[in-house]
Amino acid sequence: MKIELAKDKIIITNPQDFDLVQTLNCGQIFRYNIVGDLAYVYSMDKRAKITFNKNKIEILSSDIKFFYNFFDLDRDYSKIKSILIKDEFLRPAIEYGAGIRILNNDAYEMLISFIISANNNIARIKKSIEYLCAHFGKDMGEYFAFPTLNELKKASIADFEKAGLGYRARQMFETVQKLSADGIEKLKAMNKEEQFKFLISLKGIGEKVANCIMLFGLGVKDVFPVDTWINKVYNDLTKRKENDRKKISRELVARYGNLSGFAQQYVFYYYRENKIKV
DNA sequence: GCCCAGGGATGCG
DNA sequence: CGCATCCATGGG
Repeated sequence: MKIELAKDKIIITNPQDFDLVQTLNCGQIFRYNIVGDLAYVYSMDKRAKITFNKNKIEILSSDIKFFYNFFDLDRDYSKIKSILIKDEFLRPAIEYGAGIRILNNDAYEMLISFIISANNNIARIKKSIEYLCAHFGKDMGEYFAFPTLNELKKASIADFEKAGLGYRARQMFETVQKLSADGIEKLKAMNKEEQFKFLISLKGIGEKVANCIMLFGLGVKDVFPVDTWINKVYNDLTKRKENDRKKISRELVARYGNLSGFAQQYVFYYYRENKIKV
């Protein structure tokens, strides 16, 4: 895999550690679209236009440095996979999703997005987020930006209900009103334990959602979000009937350490994509 | 028409 | 702490 960074584009040739479709479809991002060999990817008010095929990925953006970091291009995924693949439970998942990368997305956007994700399905999560962008985000001409915190503070509970948030509308309203831009900046500077405590103190954020925000928005890799899929797979593979997700998460972090977040994405993508009931 | 979704809040012991 | 119950809504 070769990465060339120019002023307004990134060219990646022989991308054996980067499959764009896998990276976008593995459930870590809700704002993107793929049409044939062309994709658009969004983060806050930024957009990248990406053309791709088996041998080459070309990323275009007016903020190319942002997307270089966004796609985690400084990290050696071959090394990560070579370590994790020794684990028999992970091998098939890694072989299947070998091109997954963990994105470095915006912390605030992840916070809002994953509140919506709770007990919800991905298709509807995307719709709700699109609604919020279209109604409260800045019109960028060809697309709408993710609403800033101050923009989202103008939304009422009824607005969030119209966005399809259901019973999460009330939680979202309360959290948005409570949050401040300064609070988000402080969150970024906290250590792992402080971040977790702060996040779960907010309405609509429990252990799993907090872990997702930390993994996808705060660069914390030693977390293992346990959702219904991971819970199912865990029980199938270990032949147990454990439904204490907190306990499962603790056990998996102890097992995979700083590679937990990567392991989690490979497993989630593989089993969800194939709807495997082992 | 039914089951489920990248769970969380609340109340109870 | 652990556990049970409730929760809006629409995707498949």
